[in-house]
Amino acid sequence: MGTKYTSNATEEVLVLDTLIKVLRSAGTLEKNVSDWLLQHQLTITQFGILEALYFSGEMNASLLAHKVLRTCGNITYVLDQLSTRDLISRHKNPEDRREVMVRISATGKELIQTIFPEHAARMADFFKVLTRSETQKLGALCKTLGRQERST
Amino acid sequence: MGTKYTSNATEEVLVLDTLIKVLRSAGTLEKNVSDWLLQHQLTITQFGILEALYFSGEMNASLLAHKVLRTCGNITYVLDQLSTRDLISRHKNPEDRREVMVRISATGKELIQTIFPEHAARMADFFKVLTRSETQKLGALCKTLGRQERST
DNA sequence: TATGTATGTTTTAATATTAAAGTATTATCC
DNA sequence: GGATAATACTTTAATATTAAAACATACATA
Repeated sequence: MGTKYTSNATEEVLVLDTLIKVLRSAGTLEKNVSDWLLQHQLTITQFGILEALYFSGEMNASLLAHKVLRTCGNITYVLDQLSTRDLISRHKNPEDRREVMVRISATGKELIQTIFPEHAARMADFFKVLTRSETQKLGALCKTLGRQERST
Repeated sequence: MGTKYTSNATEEVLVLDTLIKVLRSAGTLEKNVSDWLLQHQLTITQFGILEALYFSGEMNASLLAHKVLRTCGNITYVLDQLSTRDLISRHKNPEDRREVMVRISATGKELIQTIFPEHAARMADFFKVLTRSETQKLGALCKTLGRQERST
């Protein structure tokens, strides 16, 4: 009894400290990937979309937006670009004509197949500072933490 | 013996899976903070800069750029905005006149003092899905992972 | 001490992203 | 079954961010 309303000051210090570390490690990773993607003329958002479509198959724009953490408006813009390069195609869903189903093209598949192995190798290299079990632990913790969607 | 050159295929699967979880959790966190900061007319970059200056004191623009993972050009732009709102001030470093030292103003301090407690409380709430030791573990793992700067 | 090179910041032009409003389609429900 | 609300996407206008070039200062060294 009495522990329910203890001051959470040290708790907050720990959390804020951890917050920064999470954001920084993710930021460093993103920067690493983005810089590397430059040579393939892809942004990380474009890459994320192609990746999602390649590995999870056709899906609608909203789901893509959710997967890559961008707004629907941005997805429309990015899909336009990918479309121009013939990396994806759009189709109205006949079941629900509000939905735009997005599909990776043959060209898009080729691109992913070409660059993905290097991406995987680079990331494996990046994660070499962690052991296998540390990597698993990190994934599990991030999964738990990230499971919460927007609060506002 | 023989374990040194095993295929790293499963290794890569684990890493890529973890990569996505790290990026997603950080992205969700950033979105949460950004959305909340809207009401104070601050971007997460502006907030990060004020935070750094408030807690670590005066520093030059390059270091700020490094702290918030943005380019120097972007920092110049953001400092202009913070300056317009009188939240920071710039001073040439007399020791090395190339450097621009940035200092948080009284108004800036007030702003941080006003909003930071809510930020801390919101983040503590966000991290409630993790125990204290899990949070510590997450921080340690991210710190190790993030210690690697750009490879290219 | 002149000169080339490195460092720190700003400028510029282009692109990425967003919030908000608009459009089209589907679902709800009196 | 027609009004109303909800959903999916696009458009628009504004802002954020970047890469690259330009600029300013300091450092090295011949």
